Amino acid sequence: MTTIKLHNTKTRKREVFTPIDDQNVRMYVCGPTVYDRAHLGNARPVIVFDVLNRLLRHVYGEDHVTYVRNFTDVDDKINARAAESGRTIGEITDETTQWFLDDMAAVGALEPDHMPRATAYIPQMVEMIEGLIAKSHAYAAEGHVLFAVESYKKYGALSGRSIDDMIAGARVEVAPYKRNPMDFVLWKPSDVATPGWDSPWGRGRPGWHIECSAMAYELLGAHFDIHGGGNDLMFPHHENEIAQSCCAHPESEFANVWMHNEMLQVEGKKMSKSLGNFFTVRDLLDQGVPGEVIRFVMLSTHYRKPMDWTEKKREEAEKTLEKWYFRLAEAGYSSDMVKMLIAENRWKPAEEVISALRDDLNTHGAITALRKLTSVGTAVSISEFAASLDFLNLVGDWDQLALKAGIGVTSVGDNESNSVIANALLNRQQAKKSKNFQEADRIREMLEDAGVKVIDGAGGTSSFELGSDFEPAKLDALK
RNA sequence: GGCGAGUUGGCGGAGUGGUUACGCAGCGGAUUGCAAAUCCGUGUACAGGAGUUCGAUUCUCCUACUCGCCUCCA
Repeated sequence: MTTIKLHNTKTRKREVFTPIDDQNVRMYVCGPTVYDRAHLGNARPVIVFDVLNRLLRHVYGEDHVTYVRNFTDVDDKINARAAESGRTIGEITDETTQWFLDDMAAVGALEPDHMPRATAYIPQMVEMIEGLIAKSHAYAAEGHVLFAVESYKKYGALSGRSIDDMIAGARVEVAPYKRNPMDFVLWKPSDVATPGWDSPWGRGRPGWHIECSAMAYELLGAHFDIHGGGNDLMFPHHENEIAQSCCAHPESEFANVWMHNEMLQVEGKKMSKSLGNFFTVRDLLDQGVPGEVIRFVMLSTHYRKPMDWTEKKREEAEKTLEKWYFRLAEAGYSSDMVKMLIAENRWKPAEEVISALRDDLNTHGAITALRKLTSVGTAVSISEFAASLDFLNLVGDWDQLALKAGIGVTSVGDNESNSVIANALLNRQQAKKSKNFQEADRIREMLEDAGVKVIDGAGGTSSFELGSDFEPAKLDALK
């Protein structure tokens, strides 16, 4: 039996993963609050758990995994954004949700099976809150409903804190209606200008945390396998989710395995607006950084280590992928060929790649395995290599391999540039033939200045590649 | 103050109780009119101290440093 090992935050150990029901492996990952473009850090958990999703499907079967990732579309940040922009909340959340889906698709993430929106689950949240009050785990006070942390003795177990410790360091909101300073809000009142729903406690809106508990329960049940998210959510978000869910459904244990990815940094520093190193996934894409490059860089660091996004890593990732695409292009890969190999049941990722991933999602190990496959270069390993790249979804378009490798102008579609370049190469070949190397080099330099790389092959032939810095206007000098 | 993660060769970054990845850069060589690309070769590093052990970079403890969370930022 193929085993997967995962590091469980709850036990702080790497454990053999055993599904509750191997016919339906269930995973919940905390999704974004939709009020703005996803920044690069938002992409990390999406990519990490996308790989886990793919691995689970590979091991347990495509139809035996249920992956849920929510959209939190009720939140005071959204309200603030609406107030300052004069737009409606619906406009903002709809637009941002679509942005998120587009950007995450660009970095190669499959859509989860369910992507519930919090506002569609308000009745379920109210019901859960009522249940918590009935069981004396929560209390209503001044239009608010609060969760009583002292009513759940395991509160703090996930993040390794005790209630007393936390109060000692107290940076919690002190409110007169709280019985304990750590008590957190399940429901809060809304004024006329703020979105609200009728409830037993008056018109109001849910607090943070409860939406995940309610949606996870609705879609995955009281007890499921994996719950994931960034480690900044460990406390208080996940701690509070556990408290709510376990108290609302005391017969269950909520999630068996908790997984947290480490944070992202940029050039060694925390990404922040004040440091000026803050950017979104869309910013990178717009700068011409391909989604596969972003994905590759993300996968090159283990998810439980801080991931440092640097210009150098971006460049190295680009180079490596170009090399790989070149190999695939050389071997004649295309979407038709992939279809054929799938039909012939010859589309299998390499065992070394899968076994690296089975070991707590060692994506870096998987990349190392890929490198080894390319260096061997036999017919067998190239197909395994290709299938492995596909498994990790590091190839965006199988019909654009040559182009992505920086070769093959023909697919760029600018015939005028092509003919100018071809003419220049012809002139250069003649210069080479007559031993006029000075002229030959001059032509090459001009081409390279325009972002066209010239490659001399055997037998006096020349080919060329268009670099990312290709500027057609500079070709005019060659006409 | 509390909690957690980490500290590996020039850089990035895995991993392991003994055989010491991999990538980039560097160096040497092959090839090439020159480049580029490619190929071959080349690097005993695991923060400091103590302990466990036949043996620790890998286990335990201590120290130093870095980073993150505790401010509804993944």
